Amino acid sequence: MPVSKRQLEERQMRQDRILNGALEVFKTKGLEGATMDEIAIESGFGKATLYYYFHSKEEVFAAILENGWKDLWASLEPVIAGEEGPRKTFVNVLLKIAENAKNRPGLYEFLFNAPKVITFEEQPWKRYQNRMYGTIQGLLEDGIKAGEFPNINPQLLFKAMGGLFMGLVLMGDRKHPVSEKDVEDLLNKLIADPTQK
Amino acid sequence: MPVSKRQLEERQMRQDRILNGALEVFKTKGLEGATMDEIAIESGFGKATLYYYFHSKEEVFAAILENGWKDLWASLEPVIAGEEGPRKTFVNVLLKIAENAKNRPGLYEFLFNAPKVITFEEQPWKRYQNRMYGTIQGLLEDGIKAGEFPNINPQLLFKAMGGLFMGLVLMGDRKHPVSEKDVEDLLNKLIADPTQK
DNA sequence: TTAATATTCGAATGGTGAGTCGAAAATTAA
DNA sequence: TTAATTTTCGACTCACCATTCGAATATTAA
Repeated sequence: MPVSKRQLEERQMRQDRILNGALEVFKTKGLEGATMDEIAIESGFGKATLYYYFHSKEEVFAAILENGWKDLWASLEPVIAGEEGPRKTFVNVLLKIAENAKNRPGLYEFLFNAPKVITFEEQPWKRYQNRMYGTIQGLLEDGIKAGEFPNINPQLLFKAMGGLFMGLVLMGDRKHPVSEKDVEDLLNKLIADPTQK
Repeated sequence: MPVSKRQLEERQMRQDRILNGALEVFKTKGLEGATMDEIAIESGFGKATLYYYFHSKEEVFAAILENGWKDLWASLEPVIAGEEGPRKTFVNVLLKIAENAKNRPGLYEFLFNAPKVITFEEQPWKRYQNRMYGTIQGLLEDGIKAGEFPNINPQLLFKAMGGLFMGLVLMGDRKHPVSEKDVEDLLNKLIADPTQK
């Protein structure tokens, strides 16, 4: 194992390089369809080298998800900690996710779709995912209670918003990406704020 | 090849049986992860028999999508041909899809998610899919023009509604399935009809 | 009943791809 | 410079799986 800080960093960068290549391949081929040979070519290493950095194909796959969700959650924390009301916070959270997604569309498409395919138990990234969903769900509940949203069963509203947002931000059209403003406008137009009116 | 009508029908039923078994397997394992052995066991035939009815695993996979989209489209046609206004028709189309999905949740989850993974060109089922999406898009455009929807870029509204609906109907909780009424209420609450007011 | 046809399937075949090995090259430390 | 130590990778193994074979069984037709 490496010693100096630089060595550690370079090692990290090589891992990231592999992960990026792997993402490309997983995105189009899926977990089973992707081959380590392809990932090796895509990331510019020999196949055996991949195994120097990761134990298995599954580990590579999981690492992408783990990093992705962790970073996403980290970026959301300050937004959530902010002292705004539930409605505002809710919108801000979605906007922050959209911002992330805009920077790395491939990654986020993957983050939000891959889980469906996987059934492994106990994936560490699930913790972040659950935390995020839980938070959003909570914001909706609070917001409805506070009368800041239309009075809808929170469960339903959560599903609807989740889908809506996914559709908006991820079902893209590289050509016509959805701007933050679009997202904000649409949210406000669709979920009219009863207290404003 | 069979001769009598009964023979033809029985053959058809056996194919369907295989397709149903295959769906179970594909749903959890994906195209690559699924094995013909599993499909054979699941559907109650010997593996070699599968090849008597289909040429390849891909063909089985494609047949599920083809049948699914074709049937869905067939069930939508009368709704679309109906003489209601765009807004009403739009809602009816979504409700009809929801109805279908409720009857065969596994199939519809598959129909709407599998395509992402597949990149084959020229799949016949894509024709049905495109026709459906095109129609819905058209309804939204007409509806906006007629002032029956909030004035939003139709592209955006389409994405949003597509996602919302998918979230509602497919991201389920077997335990708390979303009722048609829920869907209808929600649609009406979120996309307020400006002409009603 | 017998011949033709349709259906079924277990056992081979062949290719593919995950993961390993052992040796080389590159880098760091002494 | 030399001796570790780290990194790289082509070639190999081996299990798995789609697909095919060839023979058996069942059904229909004469």
